[in-house]
Amino acid sequence: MKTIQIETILRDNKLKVTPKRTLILGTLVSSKLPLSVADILVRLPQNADIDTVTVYRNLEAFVSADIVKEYAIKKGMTHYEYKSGHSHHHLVCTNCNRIEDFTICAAQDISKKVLNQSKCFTSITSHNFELFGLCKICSK
Amino acid sequence: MKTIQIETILRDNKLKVTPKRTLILGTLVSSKLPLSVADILVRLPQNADIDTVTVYRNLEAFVSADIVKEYAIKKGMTHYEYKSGHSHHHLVCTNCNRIEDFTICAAQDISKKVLNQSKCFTSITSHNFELFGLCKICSK
DNA sequence: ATATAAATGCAAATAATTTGCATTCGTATT
DNA sequence: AATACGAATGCAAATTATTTGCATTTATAT
Repeated sequence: MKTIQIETILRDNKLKVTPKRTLILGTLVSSKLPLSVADILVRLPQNADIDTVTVYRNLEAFVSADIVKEYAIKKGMTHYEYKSGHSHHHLVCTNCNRIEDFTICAAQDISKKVLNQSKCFTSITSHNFELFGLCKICSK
Repeated sequence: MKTIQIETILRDNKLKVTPKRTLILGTLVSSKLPLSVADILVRLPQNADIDTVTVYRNLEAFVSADIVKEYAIKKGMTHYEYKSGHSHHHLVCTNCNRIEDFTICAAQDISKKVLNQSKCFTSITSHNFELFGLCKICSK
């Protein structure tokens, strides 16, 4: 995706446009998978010279602006994914952490039923759904 | 639950029976909610004198023995829950972290469909499913 | 009774993330 | 175009969760 398009996303979401912020969001937008902070640092252009703290603070800003979603896929490390139009879930290899997307989900129906039965909740606003298994390489 | 019953669980799962291990598992068994390590330490009898490391190492043993499940419910902290017979999922309040259990789940069906469509996975062995919303108290 | 492997505690090491503060930069407004 | 203000950034240090090393104690099979 072009830099200008990334800048448009930032402006549309009332986030100040800076070169580093643009690079960080660009990294997320062009990734098909959720990325950890370490992943992002590796994928940033080598001459970008962006501090780890800057990555954390920008991710926080993106999450607050609701353009990036946080996942606790792996114990002890948060992953971040750009919220593109099409919602999907993740199938994760328990051995190598490879991720494949899928779109089937029954959370809407289930949410309604659960809310009807619930004693102490008045609304359900979101859900997490992840499948775990073994990929072809790791199942050998 | 009685101490003797906890010890039976340990023996049945080929885990050495020690007083501290029994107390730690007992804390999990008697909790209706997933607990963090900090939660466990607080709930342990005040005279138990159990080191944090001991809690971590026992949780690791329980998870390996498949009698306790790990959750990444909250960013940056792992929660642990005793695997009792009835499987269930969690409805979590995004404001106060209150948890309510529910049992409806479509993961079996969905797993089959996803596996059929998958390009690079050969098996699906488990899933996570959590709903988030607001409880009565927090929605005011 | 005892040998052996596992459990425990303490201290220190890691790893992920956050905070404080000084400096720089983006942008709305002259 | 100049400028002022708040937001963005970097560096260092602090926090928090978790893990590791090693010496000592303990559970359990023989």
